[in-house]
Amino acid sequence: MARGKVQLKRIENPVHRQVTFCKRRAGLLKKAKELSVLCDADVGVVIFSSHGKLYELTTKGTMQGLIERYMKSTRGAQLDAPIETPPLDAKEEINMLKQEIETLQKGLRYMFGGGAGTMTLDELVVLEKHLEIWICNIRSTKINVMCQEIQLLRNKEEMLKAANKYLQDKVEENTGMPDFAPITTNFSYPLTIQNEIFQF
Amino acid sequence: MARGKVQLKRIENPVHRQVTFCKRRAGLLKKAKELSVLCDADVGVVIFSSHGKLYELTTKGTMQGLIERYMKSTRGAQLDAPIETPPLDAKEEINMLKQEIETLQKGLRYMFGGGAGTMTLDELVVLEKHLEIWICNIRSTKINVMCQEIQLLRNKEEMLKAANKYLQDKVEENTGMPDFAPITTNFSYPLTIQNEIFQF
DNA sequence: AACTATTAATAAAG
DNA sequence: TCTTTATTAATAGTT
Repeated sequence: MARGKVQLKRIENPVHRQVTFCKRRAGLLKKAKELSVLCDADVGVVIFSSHGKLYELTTKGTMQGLIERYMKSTRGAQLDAPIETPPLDAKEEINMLKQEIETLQKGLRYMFGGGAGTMTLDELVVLEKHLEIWICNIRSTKINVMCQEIQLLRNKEEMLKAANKYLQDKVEENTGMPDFAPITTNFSYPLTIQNEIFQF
Repeated sequence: MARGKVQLKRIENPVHRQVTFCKRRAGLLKKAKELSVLCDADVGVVIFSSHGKLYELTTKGTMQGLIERYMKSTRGAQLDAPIETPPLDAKEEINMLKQEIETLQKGLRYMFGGGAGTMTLDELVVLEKHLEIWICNIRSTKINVMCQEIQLLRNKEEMLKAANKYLQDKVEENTGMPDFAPITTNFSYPLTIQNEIFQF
């Protein structure tokens, strides 16, 4: 590509060959990365120099991961290869789960009337609004749940107070005189929240 | 490398992306072959398209052989690293993903049920957090889409202005005098947003 | 390593 | 998908 056409054969001059190797290796890896980014592809490149030095690139994840994916893709054609890497099961499960999440998210998106994958600006705006409404609903529900729990705790408190009173009376009856350190829950809790705050 | 500089980011138009994928894939494999021949190197390339289709090249022997050589070359570097405890990480990741699925499923049920309170307080809190993250992502995407659209409109404006200028010149040429009410887009739009705001 | 003349790759269009 | 064409990108040879 420069200063004269190049013959497609081994460069005999070792210095020249080494220089070209460096330049073209960089070029190849750059191209691989570009392909990956532009076209949303996963690319792996392995280069062994003539001296056996290894150069590599994977555009996503590790070379190990890519090799495993490669193995899976070619498994059908390689019946005689009994290569079964042990962590494959776990990886498979993870991928399945990720897929499921993807599906669920897609389902949610569909539910909101949004389209799949690439969403337009309008769709994004709608989805955002829906999610905001959803969050509001959740917050409201959350508050309700909290109110219920608070009410439950107050009821419990009442019951305990009653039980306490009953037991105290029993003690007085038996001893003929009031216990001088009665147990009570009638403290003034500074953090107690009034019911009214939650009524809406 | 042709008819306009290319931005190093995913091509959104699927047709365009597919065409570019074909071309650049061919280009990459060609480059790999050339590097191999010219510099006496062994090169392997694996490409998974966005649809999961596999494309591969090995310049010498089989991909299996190259992978084995790769494994041998990288084995040394893996000895000092205690193999990263793959079963533990994987299990953890699986559990996290399962949890997320649980949350999403509950969220769906919640929505379909019109907010029926089958979720616990903790679950609601988690779901709320997830939705907030989701909204953040949507807002980010929205901004990107808006930037793209703004750029598109600006380009259109430039083109129209150029066309307008050209036509106006033509009119002047023909009438021998300037049109006294030229159409122009050089209004001062009060809502015009400066580019800088969106550069991030 | 930097430069530059040239070829090669390829984006857009047909 | 193939071809053509205009333009950019890569790089061979040189310094």
